[in-house]
Amino acid sequence: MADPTNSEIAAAFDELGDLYELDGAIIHRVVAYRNAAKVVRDASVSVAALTRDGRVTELPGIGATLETKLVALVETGDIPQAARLRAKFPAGLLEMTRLPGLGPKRARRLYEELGVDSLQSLETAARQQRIRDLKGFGVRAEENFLAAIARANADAADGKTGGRFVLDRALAIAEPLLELLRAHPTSHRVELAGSARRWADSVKDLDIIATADDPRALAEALTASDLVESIAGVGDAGARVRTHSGMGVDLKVVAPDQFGNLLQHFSGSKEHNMALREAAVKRGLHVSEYGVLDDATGETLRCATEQEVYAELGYAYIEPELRENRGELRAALLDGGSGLPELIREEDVRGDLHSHTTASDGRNEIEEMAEAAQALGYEYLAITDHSASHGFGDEVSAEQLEIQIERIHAANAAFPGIELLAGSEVNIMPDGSLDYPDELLARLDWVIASVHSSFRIDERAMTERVVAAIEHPWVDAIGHLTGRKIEARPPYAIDVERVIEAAARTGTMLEINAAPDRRDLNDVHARAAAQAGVRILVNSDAHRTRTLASSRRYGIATARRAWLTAEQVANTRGWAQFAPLRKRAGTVSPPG
DNA sequence: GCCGTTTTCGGCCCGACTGTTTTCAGTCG
Repeated sequence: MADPTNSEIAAAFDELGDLYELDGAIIHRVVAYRNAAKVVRDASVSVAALTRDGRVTELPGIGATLETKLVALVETGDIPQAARLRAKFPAGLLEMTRLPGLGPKRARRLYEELGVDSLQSLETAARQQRIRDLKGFGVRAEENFLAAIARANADAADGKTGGRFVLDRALAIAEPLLELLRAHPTSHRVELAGSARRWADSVKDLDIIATADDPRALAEALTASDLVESIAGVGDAGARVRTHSGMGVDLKVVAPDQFGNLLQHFSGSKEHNMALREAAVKRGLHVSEYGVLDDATGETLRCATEQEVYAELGYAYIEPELRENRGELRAALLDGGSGLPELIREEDVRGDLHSHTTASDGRNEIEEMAEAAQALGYEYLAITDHSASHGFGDEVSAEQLEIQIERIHAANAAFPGIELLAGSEVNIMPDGSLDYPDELLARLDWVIASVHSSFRIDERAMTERVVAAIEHPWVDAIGHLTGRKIEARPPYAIDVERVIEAAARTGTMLEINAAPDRRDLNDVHARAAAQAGVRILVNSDAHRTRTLASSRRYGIATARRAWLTAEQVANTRGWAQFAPLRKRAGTVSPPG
């Protein structure tokens, strides 16, 4: 049997946590499963393989008991306790607990006292007014259940999954709103909070924290924006609105001396804040959005800035991108610790190694892309159109590539300020071969290889396919390794750990594709790759001049979430330093 | 069920909101 993937293991832990919760287990046990699910989901290595090696308890949050369950899952495909509890509680019960406002305690009572075991029977019971007679339930409960079921059905009919927005769409809403609020005469400080501030892949809604002389006036300014479709509430504390694109926006106007506490609290992540607070409690300090309560003095310290919040708790300032409880608290301890990295910034980027032109599916000519790159101050730009098997009418035959090489070299001569690399984004075929002859690949200045077809082959085959490309002497880098499209398409099955090992061994670079719906490598993989010594690239994959600039910040955000410094990203180097890092630079050219 | 610069046992973040309550449990973020 094939090993379960990390996401399958995580799903099994989440399910078991839910089942234990229904079964009435103490909440800390349930939380332990949910925490373990998250650790597994974020792990950069195969948890099944770690389990086989007897090393899985090295992961934080996995102890002896969970190890036993993992062994069962890996060896038999299921966890016995989960099978037992599934027999005890109908599947519909878990579905019921996903309704907002209905949790495990009350779902279980509905099941035991009324026999309600699905959304359908819940709806029926509510309509028949049988729920209101239960102790602790009332008429309102029936109304709320019916409304929640109706909303869930409507969302399902609309094809809404989680209602999450890819970050670029979210920022396209957030940025004009921030501008509007900052320009308002009554406002002083206006900051984006929440997962958008942490540059997460996607966000559910927007949180904005502000201070103002006239809070209500600022709140009303938000509600008056023409982006706003409806107003859920407005007052002295702020406003809650929904935009025409369906994005919820929550503005909180707070006292200036608590701005730091509230911004820190609402920036999250939940995991970061929980770990922060837990550590604080051990020192007699209690952190909330309103301040830091000191047991010793009984005083609550209010902080106007986040820097003060972290300093009060004994930490250096932690950049929002790092606040995921992935070791940042330990690193930020002011007394000792290894220290936080100096994170890469957008302005560190000196070149781009992945771009398209009209030769394949891009919208601009070589010269237009060169001008756009120069405008960004770049020293080099690789033109990497798709290769011979790309299809969709966007393929570039070997003969066409020969012409394209000439055109790029001619353009290079015409643009003395920038190095234009004749490159290609070569398809990695299902068998691991490339779709140009080696002699042609050898004549290029740069080759990035990517998977664009046959996504559904199994993990072993996909891994061997990509490793074969990594071992190819003319492949300088691998593009968008996992093929994911955020909120649209899951990554394909591939053993990233083995890919990283092969890339480190051969000196092949791995790309963080900066397209906002890709960001692939993701943060966890990029961090693991850099730690293994792999050189990382942040590439736009631009298909037009505009995205050469506009995508970059999403790639940099992923690099920062991966704890990367400028040093660890190869294209922060000038051309003279970058050129010899290409794999081909150290390779003897084959004859011919 | 995990974990250890007060612990190998006894802790395990903090507050808001809701609906059903006469002081709180459940749920959520």
